Amino acid sequence: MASQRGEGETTTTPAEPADRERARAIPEAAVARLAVYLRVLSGMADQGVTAVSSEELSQAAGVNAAKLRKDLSYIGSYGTRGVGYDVEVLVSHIERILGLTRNHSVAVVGIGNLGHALANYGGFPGRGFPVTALFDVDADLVGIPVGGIPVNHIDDITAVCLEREVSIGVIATPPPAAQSVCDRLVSAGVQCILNFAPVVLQVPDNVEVRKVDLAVEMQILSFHVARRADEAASVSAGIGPAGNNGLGVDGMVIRP
Amino acid sequence: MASQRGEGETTTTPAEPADRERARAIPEAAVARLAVYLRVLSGMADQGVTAVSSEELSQAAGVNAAKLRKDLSYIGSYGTRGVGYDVEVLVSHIERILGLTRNHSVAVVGIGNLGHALANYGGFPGRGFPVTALFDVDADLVGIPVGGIPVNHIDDITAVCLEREVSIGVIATPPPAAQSVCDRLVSAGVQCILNFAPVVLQVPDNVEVRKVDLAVEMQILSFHVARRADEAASVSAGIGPAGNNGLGVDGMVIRP
DNA sequence: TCGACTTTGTGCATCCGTTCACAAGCGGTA
DNA sequence: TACCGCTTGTGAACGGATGCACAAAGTCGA
Ligand SMILES: NC(=O)c1ccc[n+]([C@@H]2O[C@H](COP(=O)([O-])OP(=O)(O)OC[C@H]3O[C@@H](n4cnc5c(N)ncnc54)[C@H](O)[C@@H]3O)[C@@H](O)[C@H]2O)c1
Ligand SMILES: NC(=O)c1ccc[n+]([C@@H]2O[C@H](COP(=O)([O-])OP(=O)(O)OC[C@H]3O[C@@H](n4cnc5c(N)ncnc54)[C@H](O)[C@@H]3O)[C@@H](O)[C@H]2O)c1
Repeated sequence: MASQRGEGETTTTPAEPADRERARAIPEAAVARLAVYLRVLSGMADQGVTAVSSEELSQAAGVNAAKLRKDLSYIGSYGTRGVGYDVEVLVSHIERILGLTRNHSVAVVGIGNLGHALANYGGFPGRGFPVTALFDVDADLVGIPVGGIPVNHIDDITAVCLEREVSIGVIATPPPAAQSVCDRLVSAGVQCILNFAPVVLQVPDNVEVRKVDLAVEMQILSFHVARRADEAASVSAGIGPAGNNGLGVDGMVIRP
Repeated sequence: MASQRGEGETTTTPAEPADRERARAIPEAAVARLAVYLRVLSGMADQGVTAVSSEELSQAAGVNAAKLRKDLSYIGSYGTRGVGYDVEVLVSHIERILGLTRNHSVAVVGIGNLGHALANYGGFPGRGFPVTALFDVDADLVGIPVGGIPVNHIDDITAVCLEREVSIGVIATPPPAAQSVCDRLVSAGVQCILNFAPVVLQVPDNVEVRKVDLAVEMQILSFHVARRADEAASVSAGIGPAGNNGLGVDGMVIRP
C-alpha cells in the first residue's frame, strides 16, 4: 500500500538535525554503494518483491552483507529485525538521502562521438536526470536536434544553463577544450561536473567534479593482468584457462 | 633502496623480490593515480620537459605532493634528491609496472550508441589498447565496419577473441544482455572486463571487472548537492559568508 | 673541495573504511 | 503468554590509505 506509516514526508517532521547531520557523515564509498542498492531495489520493486533481507540484497549488489547493513545504518534504521527490509521504504529513504526527490537538469557539452551517445541515452531521464541542454562549438551542429534536444552554441552556455536551471554539466569535449568549458559551466552557476576528458580540472571549492577516465580504467585492468602473469610465472605451471569454472549465469532470479 | 623493508611479505619466493613483489603491494588507489601521473608525464614529455619535481607533478595531477612521492616509492626510487624526477625514466617505469610494455587487445560488445563512440574513439590505440574486435547481435550491423573494424556476430565471439588474443572485453549492451555477454567473454578466455551496463556481473575469481556507471556518478553528484543545500539551510538563518547570495554566478572562479 | 640549498624517500601518527561478532528486537508458534 | 529462531544494528578490532615531518642524499656555486 502506498499510504503506509503515514509518512507525510512533508518535512514537517520534528526538525531532527539527526537526518541532516547524518548525511554529512556518510563515507563517499558508501554513497556510491547506496546508488547501486537503489538500482537493485528498484528492479526488485518492479518485479513485485516487497521485502528483502540484508543477505539477499547484498548478494544482488555484489557486496558483503555486513557492509550493506552498515551502509544502510548511515541513513537510519528502517529494517525489521527477524524479517528484513521493506523494499519501498528503503527505496524512498535512499532516494531522499541521495537528493533524488527532485530532478537534476543535465547539460552535455561537446556533441561528438560520446556526446551523441549521451544525448541519445534514454537511461537518465527516467532516473531523475533529464538532459535539457546540449552545447558545441561547431556551427554545423548548432540547431540540430540530438536525442530530441537542439544543440546550442557554447557561447550561449551561461544564459541557457541559468534558464534551464542546469545542475550537472557533462564535459565531452576534446581534452584541450575541457578546462575552458569547465570554467564556463562554473561561471554559469553549475556546481556539479562529470568529466570525460582525460584532463585534471581545476575548480573552486564549491564545485564537485567526478571524472570518468576510460584509459585509466583499462590501465588498472592491465596492471592486474601483469600482476597475475607475474604470480603465475613465479608459481610456474598453471591451471588450464578454464572456460567456465563453476560460476554459472543465473544469480538469483525474480521472486514474486 | 633495499635498506630496510617491512617484515615478511608472505612471499613464496624468497629470492629476488624486486619489482615483481613490489607490484603486489601497490594499493589499488595508488595504481589509479599512477595512471594519471603517466598521462600527465606523457604530456610533459611531448612538450619537451625532461625533469619534474614532486611538487610540480603533484599539482598537475591534482594530488598532494607527499602522496605522489609515496605512490612513486611503491614502484622504486627513481628520483634524484635535490633535483626531481627524469620524465622519461618515470614514464618507462610506470609503464612497466602497469603492464603497458605490451599491447592489450580490446573487444567491444554491443555496437549501439556507446559502442559506436568507443569504436570510433582514437584515444585507445595510441595508449596501447588497440580495439581489434567488435561484436553485436544485430544482423544489420554485422559486417559493417565501425572505426575501421568490421562488426562480428556475437556467436563468433569465442573464435574471434582467441584468434585476436583479446585481453580486455568492453560490455556496452543493454543491461539484460550483459551477464550473458560477460559469460561468453569469460568462456573465450578474456580475464578483464570493463562494464558499462548498469548491472552487477557475476564472474569467476580469476576475472577482473571494472564498471563505469554513469547513473551512479550522477547520483553521487546529486548527493553532494543535497548535502550542500542542507548545510546552507542550517546556516541560512544567519551568517552568509561573503556578500553573494548563493544562486547564480558567485564571485570567485579565479583560476591560474 | 666544501658548504648551503633543494628535494626525495619514508617512519610514524592519524584517519577512514571494512569486517567481525553478538546483543537486541521482532514475528511466529505452541 | 512465553518461547524460539531469525535478522538487524552497531561497538570494536582491524587494515589500509593519507599526510606530516625530517633525515638522507644529491646538486650547484663559490
Ligand atoms: N569517444 C569515446 O569513446 C571516448 C572514450 C574515452 C574518452 N573520451 C573523451 O571524451 C571526449 C570526447 O570524445 P569524442 O570521441 O566524443 O570526441 P569528438 O571529437 O568526437 O567530439 C568532441 C566534440 O566537442 C566539440 N568541441 C570542441 N571544442 C569545444 C568547445 N570549446 N566547446 C564545446 N564543444 C567543443 C567538437 O566540436 C566535437 O563535436 C574527449 O576528451 C575524449 O578524450 C571519449
Ligand atoms: N549511451 C550512453 O550514453 C550510456 C550511458 C550510460 C550507460 N549506458 C549503458 O551502456 C549500454 C549500452 O548503451 P547504448 O546507449 O549504446 O545502447 P544501445 O541500445 O544503443 O546499443 C546496444 C547494442 O547492443 C546490442 N546488443 C543487444 N544484445 C546483445 C547481445 N546479447 N550481444 C551483443 N550485442 C547485443 C544491440 O544490438 C545494440 O546495438 C547500456 O547498458 C546502457 O545502459 C549507456
